[in-house]
Amino acid sequence: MSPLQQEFVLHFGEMGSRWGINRTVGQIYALLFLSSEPLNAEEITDALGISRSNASMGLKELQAWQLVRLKHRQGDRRDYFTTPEDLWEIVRTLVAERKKREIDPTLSKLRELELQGASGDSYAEARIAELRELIEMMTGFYEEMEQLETQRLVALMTFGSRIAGLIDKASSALPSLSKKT
Amino acid sequence: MSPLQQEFVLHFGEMGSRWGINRTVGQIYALLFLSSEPLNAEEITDALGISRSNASMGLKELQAWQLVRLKHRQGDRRDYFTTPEDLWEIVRTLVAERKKREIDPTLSKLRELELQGASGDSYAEARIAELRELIEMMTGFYEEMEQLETQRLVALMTFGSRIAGLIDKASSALPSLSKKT
DNA sequence: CAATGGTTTCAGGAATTAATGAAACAACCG
DNA sequence: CGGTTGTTTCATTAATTCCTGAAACCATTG
Repeated sequence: MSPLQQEFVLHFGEMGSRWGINRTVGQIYALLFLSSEPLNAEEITDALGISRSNASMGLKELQAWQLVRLKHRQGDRRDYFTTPEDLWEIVRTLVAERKKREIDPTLSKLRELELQGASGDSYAEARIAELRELIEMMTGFYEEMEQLETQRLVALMTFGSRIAGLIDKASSALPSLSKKT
Repeated sequence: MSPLQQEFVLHFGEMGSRWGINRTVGQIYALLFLSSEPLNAEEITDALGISRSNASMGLKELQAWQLVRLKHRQGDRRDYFTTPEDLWEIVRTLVAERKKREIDPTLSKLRELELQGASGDSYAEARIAELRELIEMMTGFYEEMEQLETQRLVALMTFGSRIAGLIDKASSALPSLSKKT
């Protein structure tokens, strides 16, 4: 590994714990991310100085996250791994997976709690309902954004807060969203 | 604790590890979230069946996250804790803190790596630059959204993907964003 | 200033999570 | 087949993170 790769890989390893993955998984991902060519498990093992089985586990987890892609070479039956070329695809995957792991279970739980009906604690009930509504609003918005082509997403982001003006104009027609409500 | 609170608290405890906090911190937060009145450390300790020092640590961490708020009662020098009433404020804090912990350090590292100059690995250099640009675009967008009043944010979210049309129209004037590029 | 009520720190133990090497497994090929 | 090459599983060990009780600390007040 070049010093550049080295430093990047170590950084991802350290950040791993904050991102909810372990050091090895972070390092494997970083290594693949910077490799122009797909790598096989042995190459990863050697580059990172980790055990073969640890690499295997890490790759399995990255596959569960859908963050790596499997390739095969002609006349070589080893698995080769890469990350998608397109960074936007990576972002989409990351966001989708984190939502699935960090938000969806809680949304289900909140709905379940609401279905259980009166508890005698109306403050708690109200707070739970409010939280559920907020999460629904945000996930609903996310699901719509997810559908947009990358190009439009980029346009939207580049547009920044000028978007507010657009919305103001467009929604002034809809009384439900106007200031007075 | 009512059964409702109990279940909510346990859920937050379990989710804690996925959210990058520990079980106790998740439980304390959940408890405060559902309490109409501020609670002091002892009440928390009792409700959750944890040690006094564990509660103290947890509260300290929640304060570092800016997720709890300190209150005082007349003639009582104990600290009382609450979560903000306004859920949007909570969301803003959460997003800001996660960005600070999970993204900013990496953005700095990427910039640092780029400054180090030629490494002989032009693929890696290109990928790092591309990643840095993407993160800058997203954090730039975030910083603009952060400035919007809640009301406008809600309008934007409610507007959903109809936003794409608005952007298309508005940006068709800017050649740099139009399809042809 | 000593007693009280409260909070924080810290070292050690408990629990959880990560990494390893060995063994089992699987697919291919001569 | 049986040997070769590659992958996965699993029990064990290592490392990390969490939690506790005891002690230190700090501010207030009688």
